[in-house]
Parts: sequence; structure tokens; C-alpha cells
Amino acid sequence: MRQTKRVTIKDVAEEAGVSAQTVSRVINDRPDVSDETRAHVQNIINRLGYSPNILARSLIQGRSNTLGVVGYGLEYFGSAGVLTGIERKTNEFGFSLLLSLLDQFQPARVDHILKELLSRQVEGIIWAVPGQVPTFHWLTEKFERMNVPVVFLNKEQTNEHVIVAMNNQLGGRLATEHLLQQGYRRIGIITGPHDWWEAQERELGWRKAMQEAGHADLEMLRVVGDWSAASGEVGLHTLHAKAPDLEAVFASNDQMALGALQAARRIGLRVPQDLGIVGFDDIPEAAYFSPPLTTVRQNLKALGALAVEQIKNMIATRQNDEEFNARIDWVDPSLIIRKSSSRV
Amino acid sequence: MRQTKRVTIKDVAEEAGVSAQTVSRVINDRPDVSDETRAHVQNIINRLGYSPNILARSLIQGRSNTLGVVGYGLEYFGSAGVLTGIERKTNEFGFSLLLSLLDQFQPARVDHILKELLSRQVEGIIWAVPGQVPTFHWLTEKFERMNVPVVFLNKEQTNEHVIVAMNNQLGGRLATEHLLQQGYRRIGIITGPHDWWEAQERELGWRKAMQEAGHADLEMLRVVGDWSAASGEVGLHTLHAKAPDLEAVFASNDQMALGALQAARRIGLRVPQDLGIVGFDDIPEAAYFSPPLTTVRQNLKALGALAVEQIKNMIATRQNDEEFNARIDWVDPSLIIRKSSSRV
DNA sequence: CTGTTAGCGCATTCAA
DNA sequence: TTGAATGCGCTAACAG
Repeated sequence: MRQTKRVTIKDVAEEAGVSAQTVSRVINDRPDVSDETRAHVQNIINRLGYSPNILARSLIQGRSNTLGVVGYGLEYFGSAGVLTGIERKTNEFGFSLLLSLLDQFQPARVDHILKELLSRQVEGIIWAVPGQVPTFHWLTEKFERMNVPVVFLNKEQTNEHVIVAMNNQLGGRLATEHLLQQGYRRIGIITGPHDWWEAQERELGWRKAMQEAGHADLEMLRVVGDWSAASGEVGLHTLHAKAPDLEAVFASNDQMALGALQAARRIGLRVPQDLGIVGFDDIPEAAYFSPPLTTVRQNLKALGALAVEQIKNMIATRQNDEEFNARIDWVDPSLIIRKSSSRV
Repeated sequence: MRQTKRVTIKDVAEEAGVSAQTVSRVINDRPDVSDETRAHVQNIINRLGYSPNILARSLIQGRSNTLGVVGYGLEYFGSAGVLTGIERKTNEFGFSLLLSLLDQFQPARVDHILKELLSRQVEGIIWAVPGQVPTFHWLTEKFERMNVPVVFLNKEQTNEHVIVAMNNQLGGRLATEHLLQQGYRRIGIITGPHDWWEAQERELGWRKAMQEAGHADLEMLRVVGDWSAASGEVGLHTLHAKAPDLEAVFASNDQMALGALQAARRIGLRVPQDLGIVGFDDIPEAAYFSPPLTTVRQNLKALGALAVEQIKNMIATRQNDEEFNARIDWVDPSLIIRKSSSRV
């Protein structure tokens, strides 16, 4: 395998004894080529292993057929699912996907990534970095200058962004109302980091459901984790100390729920008899926890796919020289009931 | 936000009253520009929000600074970790990453993906689709015609490929030898699908360790799963029926180990007293299984990073018009000892 | 230190 | 149905 110049349209044309233009027509499936010529050229193309240089094509057409996605730690269950959905839909639309991952939110790094994506002429950007509420203002300014369609994933609603979001509040509500229906009364929450929008919304769902059920003094029933199982374990111990009459816990993700299960075992609380537990995510392991975990399932792939569809809409809108409007589209999660909350 | 033509180098040149060439020099940090001119041009660039069109640059230089990666279901723990490592290193090298995901191995889809990557002038391809041994022959032919550096992840060694692999056999051996040291004797395996290289190698590690310890009749101690917790549960039941004197199990991934834990509980086997269990992967939840799971940890990010480094080497080699040689580089996993196997 | 000329690989426009 | 000229945005090579 040596360095070899790539075959160009000219090479094919020369070999086939036609003009480059004719070859171009063949590779673009244009009608105005005789069947004979087409077959002949196609033969040469196959023989030479020619594949058109999309970069050159993009240059002329002013279209790159490329989307950029800025993602976040794929070790998070949500990130991986969403990215899968994005990739699938992007491909379905005949676009390619440039992937950038953000470890932490460092402005310099973000600057670099966005500049790179723009330079590569992406036709749209999907911002799939979860939560981190404080950063959005700064981001908005950046994107405004960039003049490229952007879709945000899982971000609070505003009147200037196009957003696609999981209905986390509904999820929190589903979890909490289910526990209430099962007869649990003092229902605590192990929530996620406060600067994550997802965590805020899930908590809000819990809070509203509890308030509607007539429960007050919710602060005593609330503790903050960091999504890790370790923090879930600590969280339940803390909750149990603060409110010994605790009857159930809604953990804002499955890993924290797992930690809570562990802590319950240590404290000597039987699940679900003494303590009901509901998680969030429905990771594949959740059904095999002991006891199997009731949890809120998100259709992450659908969310990712929806983001791509929105981008496509925005691209089309721009081409028609119309304005596009801020909007938010929701994907609803669903409750998966298992043993950890089934007291009835 | 309306459709606006992007700012080009000409616009900047005109606005700054210099030639396009001078602007080019500024954006490429060439030394041969006076400080004064540079500052002036840079100002205009900032004001106009100009960012160079990398596609055009690539066209001239014949270098895209892009890598392509073909990945596999990100819901697999290994895939997500490896991709993270790949992205990070790619970015570190100043390259961009085109991501394609493969659901199943469909030749037509593979053809399409590879053609697309080639058309976009990627300088190298990382094949991060696990296992699927039978497909490699077909692939090899494809890649040979493509004349682009390719690095394979986790594939059996050959004398024609550049491979970067986790030492799965070592992992299987570590797991098994640890169980032997703990005094377990009849050690079974719940292995992964037979066409996955990873599964084969982990099993081979187990097999060799067992044989060296003088154990025969290993077929009675072997059952095949599909990586899912469900299959691990079924697997342990089957194993226990085949070999009631079973003392320990090496599960080829943590999810199957989780299923096995579940089954052990149901059968009434205490872990680790009656049955030792070791998994593979060290998923974040593993430390919170009950009991916490002994497992084999892979440094997946390192593996991904190594793949990118190999690609870089190959690209450099091509530029020097030298041949590059088939080779395989290993990353060693390590054993994480927890309670599920600690009998001593 | 700066500008001019040419051309990367391809598709658009026009002419034949 | 085919071909020739032109230019997308940028940089290499040269000239000044």
C-alpha cells in the first residue's frame, strides 16, 4: 500500500475518451447521457475505483451535506442513546456527521470546536451537551454571530432557540405519582446536580406531584447527588437521617437508585415493603437489580432523531429565505413498573 | 437569522485593502507579514466574523485533516469508551472526526459508509466494529482497493492488518487465575456470542488457565450467552444444571455477571461463599451490585487513543512514500477485586 | 514584506 | 447528447 494519487474525474474522462463533463453527468445520474456512454463510463469508474471528491463538489454547490454534533461524556447513558439517534437520522438524510466531544465546559475549547465546525461548512449544529444552565447565555451570543442553524437538546425553553427536549418534568411526575398510588406518602428525592436542567425538571415534577398531593416541608425530603451510585448511597443515608419516616425515594437516575438500594440494604430497609424506590433512565441493568428497579424510560434515539429533523427544517427554511421561529418539541418518557416500588 | 453568504477571503482582502494572499498569510500564521498589516487584517477578520473554508484548503493541499470512524452500537459499554478515546486523541492531533455507526453488518450499508468516507477524503479510517470474525475477509478486500490507512480495533492478528487490541485473553486468564487462587476449583464460563473475537479470546484465557491448573472436561463448564443480563441468568441456571458441583463462574461481561448473580440468588447459592463470580468490563454499576462484582477493567480510552496514534503513523509513513507493516498493539486489562469472588 | 498567476476537483452555464 | 469555458475559496510558486 503506497501513496497513490487519487483518481480524479479527469482521469476517468481521459480513460473513457469523453469529457469530464460527461463523467460528471454519469456520477450524478443526470438523464442527458446516452445509455451506451453511461455504461461505458460507469465501467471505467468501477475499474479505476474512482469516487468523486465531495469536498470539491461542496465548494461549488455551497453545500457540505454535513452536520456537526457537540456531545458530552458518552459514558452517560443519555449521551450515548441520543448520539445513536442523531447518527442514524443524519445518515438517513444523506448527511455526514462530524463529532466533537466536550469533557468539561471550557469556553476556549467550545470556541475551538465551533470554529472548526464552521470552517468545515457544516449546515447545522446539534448542541447535545446536557444541562449546565449557566453556560447558555454565553453560548447564545456565540451562535448568533455564527449564522448557522442550531438545535439544542434538553435545554430550558426560551423565545430565541430551537429546542428538542425530553419531558423530564413529566418523568418526575410519573415516578412520584406512581409511588403515591402505591400508598407511599413521605417520598423523598435524590436529585442530580443543581446546574443540570434535567435534574431541575425531574425534581420539579416530583415537587409538583407532592404538592398536589398535599405534602409540605419538601426540603426535608430532598438531597442532592452527582448521578453516581456512590452519591445515591450517601444520599439515602442522609435522607434517612433527616427524615426517619421516609417511605419512598425517587432517584433522578438509575445509578443513584442503585446506590440507594445498596444503602437501604445496609440500613435494613426492605425494598419495596419498607421503602419504595424509583429511578430514571431504564439502563439495561435496571431490570436485574435486586429488586428489579421501577424507572422512567426515555426514548433517547427518538430525541436524537427529532433534533436532526429540526435541523433539516431549519436548513430548508433558510434556503427559502424565510425566517425560522424559536420552538420547543417534547418527547415524553414512560414509566416502567418493576418490583422496587410495587407494594400493593 | 437569514440566509447570508459566508464571508470569504476576498471580502476580507477587499475590506482590508490588501491581496487575498496576504489575508491567507495572516490566517495561516505565516511569518512574512508585517506586524502592522497582520494586526489590521486580523481586525477586519474579527469584525467580519470570517472563518476560512477548510474544504477549499483541503482541495489544494490534498489533505483533509479528517479521520473516519466506523463504530457499533454505543449502548455497548466498550463502544462508547473506545469512541471517547478516539475522539479525544483525534482532536488533540488537530483532526476532525466523521462518525458512522453500524447497526448490523450489512454489506450494502458498509459499502455506502466506506464510499462516503472516501469521498470526503478522510486520511484514515478506524474500524471500531467489534468482533464478527466472518466478516473480516470480505472487508479486507474492500479496504485493499481503497488505498487508505485503516486501523482495526479488537480483531484477531493477521499478517496484513494494523490492529490495536485489548488483551482479552489476558483478561480471561486474570479472572480465572484469581478464582483459582481463591480456592474455587470447578470454574465455569458464560461466554459471549461465538462470532465475537472478544468472546473467543476471553474464553481462551479461561480455557488455558483451567488446563494449566489441571482441569479437564471443560465443555461441561461452558455455556454461551449474548451479552445480556437475561442470558447470564439463563446461563447460570443451565450451568448449574449441567454441573451441580460448580464453584465459580467467569462471565464474559458484567451484564451477564449481573444476570448470574440474580440466578444464584434464586437457586439459593450465596455469593461468594457458595459461588464465586467474576465479570468483565467494570461498568460503573459493578461496584454496587450485591455483592460488589469482581471484574476485569479495560482501559478503553487508551485503546481508542492508540488506534488514532497508529493511524497518524500510517499517514506519516505514506507521506514518506514508505511501506507500513502489519502489526498488532496490545492494551492490557487489569483485575478489579471485589466481594463477589473473595472467599479467602 | 506584498501581490500576481495558476490551479486543486468538480458542477454550472452555455454553445455545438 | 456532448463539450468548452468559467469559477467555487483557497494556497503554492513565483515575482517584485
